[in-house]
Amino acid sequence: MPGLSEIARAAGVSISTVSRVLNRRAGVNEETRQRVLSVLAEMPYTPRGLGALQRTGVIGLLVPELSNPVFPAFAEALETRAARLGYSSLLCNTRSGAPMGEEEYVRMLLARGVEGMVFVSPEITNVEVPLGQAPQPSYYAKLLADGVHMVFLNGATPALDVPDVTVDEQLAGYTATKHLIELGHERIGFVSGPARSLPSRLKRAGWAAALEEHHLPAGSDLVAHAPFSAEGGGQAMATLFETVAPTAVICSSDHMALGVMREAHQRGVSVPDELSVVGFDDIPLAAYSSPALTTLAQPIEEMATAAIDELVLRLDPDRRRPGSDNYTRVFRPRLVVRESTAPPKQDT
Amino acid sequence: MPGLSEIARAAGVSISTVSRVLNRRAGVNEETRQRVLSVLAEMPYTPRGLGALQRTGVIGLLVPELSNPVFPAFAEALETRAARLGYSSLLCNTRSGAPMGEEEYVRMLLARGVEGMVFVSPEITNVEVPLGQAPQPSYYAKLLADGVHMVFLNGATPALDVPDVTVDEQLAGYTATKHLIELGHERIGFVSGPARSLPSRLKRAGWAAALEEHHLPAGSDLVAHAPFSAEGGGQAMATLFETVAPTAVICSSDHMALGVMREAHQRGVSVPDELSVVGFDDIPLAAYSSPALTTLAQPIEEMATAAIDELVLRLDPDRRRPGSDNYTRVFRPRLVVRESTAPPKQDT
DNA sequence: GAGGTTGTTGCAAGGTTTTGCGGAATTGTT
DNA sequence: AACAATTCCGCAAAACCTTGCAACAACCTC
Repeated sequence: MPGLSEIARAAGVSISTVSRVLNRRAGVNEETRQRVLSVLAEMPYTPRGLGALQRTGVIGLLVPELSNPVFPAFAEALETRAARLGYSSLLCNTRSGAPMGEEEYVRMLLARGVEGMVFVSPEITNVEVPLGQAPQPSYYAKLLADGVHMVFLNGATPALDVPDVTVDEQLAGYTATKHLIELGHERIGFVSGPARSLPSRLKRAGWAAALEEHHLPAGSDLVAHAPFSAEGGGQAMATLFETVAPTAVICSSDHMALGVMREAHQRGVSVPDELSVVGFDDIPLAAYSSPALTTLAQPIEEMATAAIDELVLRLDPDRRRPGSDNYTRVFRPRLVVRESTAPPKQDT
Repeated sequence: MPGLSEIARAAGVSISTVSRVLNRRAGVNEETRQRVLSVLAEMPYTPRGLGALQRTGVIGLLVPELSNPVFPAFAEALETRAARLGYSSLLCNTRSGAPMGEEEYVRMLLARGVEGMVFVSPEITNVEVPLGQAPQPSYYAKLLADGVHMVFLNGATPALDVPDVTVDEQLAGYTATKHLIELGHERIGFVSGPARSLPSRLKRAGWAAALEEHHLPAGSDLVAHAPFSAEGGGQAMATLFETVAPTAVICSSDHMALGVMREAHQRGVSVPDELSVVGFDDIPLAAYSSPALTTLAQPIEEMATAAIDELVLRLDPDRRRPGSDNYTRVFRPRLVVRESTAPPKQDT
């Protein structure tokens, strides 16, 4: 919407100068250049050629990382659905290199003429982002005000009027724990992601609810926090082994669960005989570990489809339906029992 | 360089019509639209606003798929290195949806103002692409002629003057096979990717060379082709079990190797006691399977660094060094021995 | 078969961005 | 302190893209 003139006025220079800065032509003082650039960062400018070219048929997909295979799996499902609807996708790894945060990536995408975007497990999910690099709560709000179309996948926030698609994390935690309780376990640990991660908190709530329902302990000594990674899972499990030695654990992700199983293997603890493990996500490789991982499946395809469909609905003025904002869809996780869970050995 | 008017003249329509096509406005006949689009494909048009904005600081990364974890791993390494040099990356999954091939993706990226790109295992690697959707050999040549900066990663072709970074696939096949021979195996199979894949062919050559060196059989009955996936690996292994029943196999990728191990597990064949398995790539999860996978590591970080550095060198006129085209770097794969290989049981 | 309707295209006006040029400000030199 | 050189910026003209409008053609309807 804003043209060069807006930028120029805000920066206190002439249109010509802004144009020169944008085209990296010589003859602009460094100080002036910086001033213009900072204004440019505030009010995202897309060159008219592209800005007016509204229907680029390109959407952005923002994922927090690529090492946990859920994210590639989500990305692929999202891309496939988008392609079917005639959109091509640009994938961005928001934690790729330290220097570039989610926010800058979004600005870049906007400048590249992206029509809308899907945030997978966005920053906003982190209850307290470390100080300094915190995207202000206003950041997404600003985007929203700018008329950027977006959808959250597994990272809703009630404060914002953005459509979102999620799994019921709490139900997932509850179901996993219940499964273990029914097998006869009584000391059930939780290998959790970082404490600031909202999904991990929700899972913990479900875990605690199931345990309390059966009058089993749900103290914080049964919970070990670690980064989301296989290594993290291994470390957290190491802690639990040393302290409470649970007979079963649930994990924040399959990726962490793999680390847990490796740690058990290295300690000579047999899975599932001596330790039952439940993962989350049902990544494609979960069936290929040995023992094959019992896990709670996110319906990745369905969720991806729902997210893309909702986004496209908002993109395409023809298909836009009347005032159905505040769209939220919650999917139920599905328990997939494989080989990594079994009743506890009775010699406990 | 060419403006709308050029395109219009070439397509035999007015400027207005071209503008309408570009903006996907209604009111253009489908036939006319196609004509304009085909002209547009010939002379890639970048809207003035972006074409002039030459230094966008964005590069494109094209990977063939995301389900095999090597590709996310490469993508992450490439992104990290690019970010360190001040470039942000756009990742594209070229097989995401059927409708969009590698070529269209490249055009799209170019139109989005990408400065250069890295092709990971590009289409060109396929010796004979299925008829019809074949990117003409001239396709990359055309890009090259248009002055697009690119680098091939694991997919060189001597016909083109494009820098490339690869692992020595043949050496990988040789080393893996040699390792198994030294353990005492004599009937060594090869679970290969599709026959048209050049890397698989090279690995096979290395495999055959090692076997022949020790006067061991290397017939085509020991080779089973299947798609690059865990399922594919399982199927290929099933075939081998039924026919030659090897005591060891090497695989085209770790991903396939996981499928092989699963198939063995399901048949009650113990790895490594009754079947030794060697993978390729050393994906991050290779250490987390059980038994942990013996594999040939691609030095992913180093290769990614080399590829990005070479690309950036060509992008940045200041750093460009004199006439050092035809750059090629070959990395040696590294044997990582874990738990999936052992001497054959002597009851054979 | 005439008139109306719908769809497609070019023209020209209007708005936005680029760029050549001149003037002002700053710096260095004598 | 004055002059010259350089750098930097705004003005205005030119180039470019978008869009309303009208013309034309094809098709349908009566």
